[in-house]
Amino acid sequence: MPNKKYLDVRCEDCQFRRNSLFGALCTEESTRVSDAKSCTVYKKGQVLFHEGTRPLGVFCIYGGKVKVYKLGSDGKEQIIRIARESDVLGYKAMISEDEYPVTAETLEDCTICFLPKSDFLHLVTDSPSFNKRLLQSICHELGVMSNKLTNLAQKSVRERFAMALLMLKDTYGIDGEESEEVEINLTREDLANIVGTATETLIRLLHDFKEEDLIETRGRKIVVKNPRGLAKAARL
Amino acid sequence: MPNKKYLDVRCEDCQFRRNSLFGALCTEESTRVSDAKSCTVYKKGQVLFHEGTRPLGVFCIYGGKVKVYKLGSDGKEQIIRIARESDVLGYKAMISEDEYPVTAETLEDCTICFLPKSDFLHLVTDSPSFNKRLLQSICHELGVMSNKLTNLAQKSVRERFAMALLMLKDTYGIDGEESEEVEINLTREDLANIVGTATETLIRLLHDFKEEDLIETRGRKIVVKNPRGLAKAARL
DNA sequence: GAGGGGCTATGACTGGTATCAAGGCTAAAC
DNA sequence: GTTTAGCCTTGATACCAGTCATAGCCCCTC
Repeated sequence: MPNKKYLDVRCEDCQFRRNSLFGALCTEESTRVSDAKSCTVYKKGQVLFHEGTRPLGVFCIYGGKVKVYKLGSDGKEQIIRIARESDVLGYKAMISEDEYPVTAETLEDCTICFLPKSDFLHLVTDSPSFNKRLLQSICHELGVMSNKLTNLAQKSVRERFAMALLMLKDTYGIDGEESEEVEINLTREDLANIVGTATETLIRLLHDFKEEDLIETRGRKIVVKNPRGLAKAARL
Repeated sequence: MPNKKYLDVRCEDCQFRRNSLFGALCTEESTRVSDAKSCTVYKKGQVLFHEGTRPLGVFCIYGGKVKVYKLGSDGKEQIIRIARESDVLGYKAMISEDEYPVTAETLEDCTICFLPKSDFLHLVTDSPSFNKRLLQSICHELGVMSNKLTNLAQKSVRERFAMALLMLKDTYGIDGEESEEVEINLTREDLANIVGTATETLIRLLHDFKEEDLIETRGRKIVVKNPRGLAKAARL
């Protein structure tokens, strides 16, 4: 109810549109998407889609953070990314006609638009500019993945944690603005599942970084105080 | 000189075409690609493209194996994949207009076709069926990457090595044929760089797997004797 | 066939991380 | 105001895996 106003936002007026995949749409296409989409408020902890299910459409985040993770054989979550405003989720498996390889779950109350499968796919085939944007974005993402893979394989937990903090600083910061003080709001367990380590190990590193004046904690929240120091700790 | 005959193979007659990305081309498109491409024999250890350089075209493997790796901050290679006959390399960075995030290097003498950038990009924009095939392939690949990431983060070296052996069995086997006895021909160091571990550790595991009758070694070559046992060791 | 270089193998040692076990804090519920 | 549940934190311990050092092996060259 308090968020009801969001439900009326149309893509054409959406402040995030040009940053998102849908930035490549012309006015007419944007209007059609807007007519086809629906917008919903999700509670913290709700699942947008489940690993192993078939895609029915795509999700575009208007407000809030979403964790995208994969379950390992022993049930442990490996967080692949933290998605934020303007991010579009759930289209890759749709295009490749696979089951979802990952699960998407809200980390806080979220406002998220849903565009049905057929509308999205028509966009892919009928809008050359959208098609190009999509292709470029995905290809770029694959390069980023090679990087992540290499870091995970070769860097220590400490280094990976430093990297994760820098990444999260961006995710939790306001787009475009630098210097702003950013509070990262995640459970220790989620943090550990990003870095790929045990919760206890992560907490000990948190302690170390605090002593080294790289970060500051406010309750569960973490503030990056010294990004350059973190970059050094990550050997970047 | 002994391989000269390959140089004359045209895409239309290439036995790998329908398996490759180019399988989506119609006869006329295929002919145009064939006219534009050139075919070269590479010696073992030659580099097709270097991390950090700009793509000039795409490579399509007609014969031989190619390792695709990324260098970590301390210079250690992380092997992202082993490419084989019918695989197409080097197009993703081209599409996303990035520098190559990885290096591609032949593992043995190879026969490889090269298609210049502009010809490939025209295909992407002008052939809807090719465009679709490409998009699907890349989207699928990203799902596979999430999987790799999770395994790397959560599985032990022993489990990862078992998985790598199963994967390599496919890469070194003949497409479609099962049961065939497959020899994996890689240095211990390359194996370690696939698994993400130290060479010594890998050799010790090799020893263990041999004792457990999961594999057999012939000189440097490795033969998978018991795939189901390996799958169990990998907790798949 | 002697030498050398690169790859393979093994042993000893170390250290980074995971695991197990308590205990503490916070915030919401009763 | 007490209780409870869910996180967070800390300590002790074990072990997996990396590093260093050394030696064997194979193949190629001279």
